[in-house]
Amino acid sequence: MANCNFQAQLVSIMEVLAKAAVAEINKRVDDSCAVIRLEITQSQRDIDGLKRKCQMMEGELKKTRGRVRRKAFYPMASEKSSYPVKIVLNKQRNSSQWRDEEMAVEEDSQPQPTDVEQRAETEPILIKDEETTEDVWKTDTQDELRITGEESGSKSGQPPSFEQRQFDEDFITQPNISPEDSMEHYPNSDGPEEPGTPRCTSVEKSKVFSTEQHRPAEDEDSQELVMVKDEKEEELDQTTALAGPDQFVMDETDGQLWTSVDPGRHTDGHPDFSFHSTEEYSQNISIFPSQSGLPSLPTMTDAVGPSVHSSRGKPHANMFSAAAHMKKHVRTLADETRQQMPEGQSSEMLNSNNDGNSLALQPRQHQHRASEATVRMSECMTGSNMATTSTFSGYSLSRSSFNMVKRMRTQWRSGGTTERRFSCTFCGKSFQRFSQLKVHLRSHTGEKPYTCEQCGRSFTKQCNLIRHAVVHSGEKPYECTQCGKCFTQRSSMKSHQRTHIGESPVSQHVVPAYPGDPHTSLMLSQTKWSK
DNA sequence: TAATGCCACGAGTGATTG
DNA sequence: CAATCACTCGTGGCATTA
Repeated sequence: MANCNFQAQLVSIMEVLAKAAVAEINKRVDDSCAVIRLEITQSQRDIDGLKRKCQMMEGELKKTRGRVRRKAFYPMASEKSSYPVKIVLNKQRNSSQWRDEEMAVEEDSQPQPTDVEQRAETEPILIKDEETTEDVWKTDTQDELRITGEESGSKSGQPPSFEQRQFDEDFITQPNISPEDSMEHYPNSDGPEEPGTPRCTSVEKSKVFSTEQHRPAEDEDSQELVMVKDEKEEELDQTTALAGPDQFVMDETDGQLWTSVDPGRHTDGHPDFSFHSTEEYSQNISIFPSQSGLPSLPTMTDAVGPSVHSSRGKPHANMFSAAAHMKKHVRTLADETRQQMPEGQSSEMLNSNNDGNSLALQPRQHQHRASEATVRMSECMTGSNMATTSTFSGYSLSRSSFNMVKRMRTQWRSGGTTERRFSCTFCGKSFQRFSQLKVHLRSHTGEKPYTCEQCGRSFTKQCNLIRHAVVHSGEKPYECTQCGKCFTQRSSMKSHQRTHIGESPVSQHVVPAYPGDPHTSLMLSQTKWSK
């Protein structure tokens, strides 16, 4: 009986407590609701005010647009003097100018536009909406594709994930734009000469995606894989002394320069890098026939510049601007070459003739091992005028050889202007930045810190993961301007566009500066057959 | 069966940012 | 100056086609 009484008391106490709790909860909910209601009504008032403001702005905007249009077509109209030809000229203006002008006027008259539709109507250029992007962070919680890393979630206030749905909507809700318009949407793209344009900006992507940076605990390890080169000047002196000012023609050696390294020469302390310096010196030797021959550089540059530029995949770029671009590099090179030599380039090339180091080769690097490529590479890089010298055999370059040339030139360009201090012990490649080396090392270690949460696939670089996301989203931001076909990557689109070019790539992309110019022809052949 | 075209990824490098 | 971003090229794999 006593037990029953105790239970009854317990039940009654529990009931009382439960009722009290419910009452407390109800009270708090009511309080919260009251606050929310208050906020809602306040927000409603704000919205009403904004609507009125928008209506006012709309009216002003219409007036302003009317003035701008008249002003744009008839700039002298205010002076009661019109030029009919002006109409034609303004038609030729690109619409971005139009819109810039409109926007400028709008900014003058309406510094705070609020009507989204109105903005979309009048400012189709503007797609980057910071607030919208931030809202993604604040509100989205589902379907996230997370970039994971060791520090995922460690940063407070910034969620490590993003909402895929919103990500898609950001793209989808952008106004449909014609290819011409798309150029204006992405003014930082390759410009009008670049057919096909992305519909989404990388800025948006990078904002939408988590920027959680995985920091692998490889720093200590990778430090062990790094050697900071500080023997340059000493070895430079040795090399220049050995070679002499006018003895850099490599034809006689046919690439043997790469294998002529004395393995024991640099072994004290850094046996793994015994070949690097000689390698890069050889390269510089081949680039600069003689140090005393620097006055001839402009000639060489004029020929080399566009070629090097084309190696970056813009064969249709303006040759002269490319030459100017390269002149800057080469001038710097001319100044710096006496003091320093670039580090560790073309390890593949070296390794192709150095079986002892072949262990460091990556599978793809093996693809460039053709000795012919090396020899022809030497020929290419030897002449003072790479494009027109009779020793230049660009016409007969095989595709792999061409790739070698491109890689070498690219490395020479970057390596010749700046010091490269960090070398990879796996492949000997050198980098300017330790971070670059760290990323590179991932290709050897297999570390892939960036993981797609949807499919679990991992990547060595964040941008590769971002690019991978389109596989899941189905987004194809690159559209062929000729057939409208869309592609996930610009390179795919470019490759596709070559199928349109097909018969006459010359007329489509490159107008030879000089008919019969081997360099231009080289560019063309590369454009056509690079795939 | 070879050729072709597209997809997707690895990786290098210049530019930008903090 | 290091880290990161953004862009690019080269490549392998797969599907389609002649």
